[in-house]
Amino acid sequence: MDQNNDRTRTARPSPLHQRIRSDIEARILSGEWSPGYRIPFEHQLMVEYGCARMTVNKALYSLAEAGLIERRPRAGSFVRRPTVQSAVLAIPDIKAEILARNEAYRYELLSLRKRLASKGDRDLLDVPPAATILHLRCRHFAGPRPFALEERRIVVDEVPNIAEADLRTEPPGTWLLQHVPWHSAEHQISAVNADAAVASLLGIRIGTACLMVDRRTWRAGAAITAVRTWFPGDLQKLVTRFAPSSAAGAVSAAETR
Amino acid sequence: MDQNNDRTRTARPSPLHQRIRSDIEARILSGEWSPGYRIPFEHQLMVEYGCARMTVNKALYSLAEAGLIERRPRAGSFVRRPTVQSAVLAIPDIKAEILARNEAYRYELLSLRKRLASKGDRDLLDVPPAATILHLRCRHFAGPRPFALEERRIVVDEVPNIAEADLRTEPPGTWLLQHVPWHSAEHQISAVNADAAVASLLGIRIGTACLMVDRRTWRAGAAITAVRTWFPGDLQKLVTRFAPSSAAGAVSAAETR
DNA sequence: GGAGGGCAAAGGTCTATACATATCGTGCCG
DNA sequence: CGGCACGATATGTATAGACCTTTGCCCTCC
Repeated sequence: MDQNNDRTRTARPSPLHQRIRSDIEARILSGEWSPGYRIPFEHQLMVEYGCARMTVNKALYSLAEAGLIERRPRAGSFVRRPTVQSAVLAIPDIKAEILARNEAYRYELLSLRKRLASKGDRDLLDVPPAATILHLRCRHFAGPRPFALEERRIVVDEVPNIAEADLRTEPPGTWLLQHVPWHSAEHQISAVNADAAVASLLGIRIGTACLMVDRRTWRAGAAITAVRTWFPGDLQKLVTRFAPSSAAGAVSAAETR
Repeated sequence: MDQNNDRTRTARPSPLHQRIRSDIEARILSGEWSPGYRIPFEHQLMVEYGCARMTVNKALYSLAEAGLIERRPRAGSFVRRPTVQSAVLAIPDIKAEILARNEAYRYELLSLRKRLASKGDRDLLDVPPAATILHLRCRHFAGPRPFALEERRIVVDEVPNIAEADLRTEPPGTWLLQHVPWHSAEHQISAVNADAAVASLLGIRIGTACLMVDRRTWRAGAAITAVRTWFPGDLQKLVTRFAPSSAAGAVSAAETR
């Protein structure tokens, strides 16, 4: 019909399946098609856009993956009701983050011990008693100010070549991110008052609110590392933007301890 | 070849493109194929699985969307290096969340005003001076204890039928979630010390660390509502699990104020 | 009037094919 | 010897058709 259908001519006509997808998405997001609305059948859309069913299918499949619609054989595709406010949260490597802000980064190792897994380690990381744990604490500075305090346990058996890392000069998170390729993680974010030790190390007053992030990381089912990080509350904000187009269905939950 | 290829016989043979996808994903996650590795060409996989290229393409397209691989014409598909620790965070409706934990939920409206947008409102919500704002504060109780304190602005012009909601008995978040179908949002999570007002309303001591969540919500580019919620630090934890299979590429960032 | 069977419409998956597009090497030409 | 043009190759997108499963709903039978 229009020139967008003529792929040989226009500059970058943006894939048809993507155009279909965003057309429908726009109508859902604007509220024109509200939850429960049955969107046109694949066959109807295929006629409307003058394309093959596979193309329409790709668009709808993608919308279903994003959680905007629900597809039911024989019945059709329906606009879903949003359930929870979900958001994709990025918790980047601290070193990279500070450098990205054009601030001077400095790293300081406070303590480092290698030992057999304690009871606490086993509960936290689900490792056998014979596992070797590298336990360390360190600080990250942005310019002159302490930016974060970190306490970390690393399961040496899962990451044997950690021995090659010089943890006196290189942050363990950065090293792990670069040398342990892919993993799944669990985060817990909470607010705590700084106790004497934390306050002194972060250069803040006792009782100052801190953002505390606990992260556990697994690869192929085996725990690699557990880390607890404290940020002075006024220094760090976790920011996140969410649009249904980009994020997938959430598999998470909020809990109280 | 095997019975999985014979779709007419087996119980639920799981789509072929999905099997291909998880085969490859497993090899990436296990580290067998580490970052930079060039995975087999579509043509090779198509021979290996004895299927059409479109089927392989669907699997690889999906892996690329999830951010596990990067595809380059002529060059091939490569395992990506993970960049940031991203996580899908769910921030559910407070009422639903408390009820889901089998605790008694109670809602209390503290104040409610309707007025023209102030300078602060305009900066926050990007609305014209003539916009009408509903400004309210309320508390959420889990059992006998205050669970959260909420301060909210609603752009009445965008949600005219908010007038139908009885905000003296119904939490505005719950109402909005049910009546304003789809939207995008921005979250900021930080830790603050409770000031006198917050502490008194949450029944905690002044200075107690609180998790503060700021959320702004848009629909079709127009701001709907902005809300700031305080949780006593020991009552609320944001928990999130992340596996590369489920989450999409993050579009977020961490910032300092 | 209710229960069950069967039909057909809709999505789910896959094939075989086609052409577009991006880019890496190679080889030609200045 | 260096730079540029071109072709080979891998991905990107789309088509038209096929067959399957699922399931809403009608129609029949009890």
